[in-house]
Amino acid sequence: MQTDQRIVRAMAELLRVQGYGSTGIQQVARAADAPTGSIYHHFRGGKREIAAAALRTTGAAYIELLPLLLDPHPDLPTGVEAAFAAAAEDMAGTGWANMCPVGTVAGEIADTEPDLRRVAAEIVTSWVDAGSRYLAGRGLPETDARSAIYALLTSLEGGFLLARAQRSTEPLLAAGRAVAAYIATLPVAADA
Amino acid sequence: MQTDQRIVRAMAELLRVQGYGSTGIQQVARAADAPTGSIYHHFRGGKREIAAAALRTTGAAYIELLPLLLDPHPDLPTGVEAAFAAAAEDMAGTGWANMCPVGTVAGEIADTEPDLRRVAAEIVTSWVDAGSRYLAGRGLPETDARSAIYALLTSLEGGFLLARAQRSTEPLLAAGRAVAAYIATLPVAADA
DNA sequence: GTCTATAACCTGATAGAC
DNA sequence: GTCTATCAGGTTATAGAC
Repeated sequence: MQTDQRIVRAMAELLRVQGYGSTGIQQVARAADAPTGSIYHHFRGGKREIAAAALRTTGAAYIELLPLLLDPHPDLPTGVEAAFAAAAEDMAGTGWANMCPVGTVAGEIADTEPDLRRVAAEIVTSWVDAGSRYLAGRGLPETDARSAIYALLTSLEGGFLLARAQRSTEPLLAAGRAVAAYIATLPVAADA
Repeated sequence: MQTDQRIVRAMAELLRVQGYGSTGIQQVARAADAPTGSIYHHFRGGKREIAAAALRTTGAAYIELLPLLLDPHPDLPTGVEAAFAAAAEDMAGTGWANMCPVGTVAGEIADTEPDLRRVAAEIVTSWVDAGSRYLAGRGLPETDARSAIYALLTSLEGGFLLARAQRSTEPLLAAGRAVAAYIATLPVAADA
């Protein structure tokens, strides 16, 4: 793999686990098997620019999971519940590492790193847009689709947070049941 | 106010805004109007111990808000929706500062600071216990009450996260509607 | 383009005078 | 108990040899 790709990947992994403030450039360099100076050759913007690239690539990758996880299920509620259960299994199986660097980082830098906050906002907006398009395609009215994807995303990020703190699958499983039940109350969705 | 209380309060405020890794002891000292050395006189455990104390005090304060916010409303669903709307208003009015240091910190230290992770887990567990007791007192069956408080907490923490990233009330408002609709599907809850 | 060495500064923590 | 001065090691970022 190319050096700059290794750097971005290492940063994404470290952001996921320990956030932005606690992640050092030298730590990224070690994890990417690159010397310190080489990092600034590839990313003149330094730490911030690497973090922005890491968030963007993982953000783009994650939204593609939504159709992959929900398409196999005949109706949305059971699909959502299964997706949350799969996320819970993944977390338990990987030592409760967070699934999403955007979630780990967003809260911590929202007031102190305006550029990164804007990147996080773009990613979330892209998730909402793509997600509500998908849900509308499965039969939800447009405004309901938008509410539903927000409900799904907030529950998922909050579920990651509590599951990680408690080292338990229960928060994610309960959140999945709740989102599924909510979507089931929306028109047409019950068998969409 | 006593010096040690000022230190804990300053730490809580900084944790809320920028998380654990980015918060320095000297920064806490400045915010608390205390010299660096004085901090280690009051808290021999240093940064970790102060952060633990800050999380515990704010965690205890937050769970007391639940009855205050929900008691005035005749049924749970409208109460929940109003509480999320109030949280959204608060965030918008305070420049999108996070409402909850536990949320900002939990994700970032879960793998790197075992002691603090355990503190966060205790706090979440106390929230779940007190919250499900309250919801059971409002008429929900016990297992439903536990699911419902998890749904509420995950949606709230995730809502804070997305609202902060997007600087928008929409994530919290949508999350509130979803949790309210979910609780309305539970037995007895519709008019509890 | 890759890598070493280092600048300038900040970190958590401590020792010890007041 | 309060505060100053400082330690050893970390930080981001850069300059310049290879």
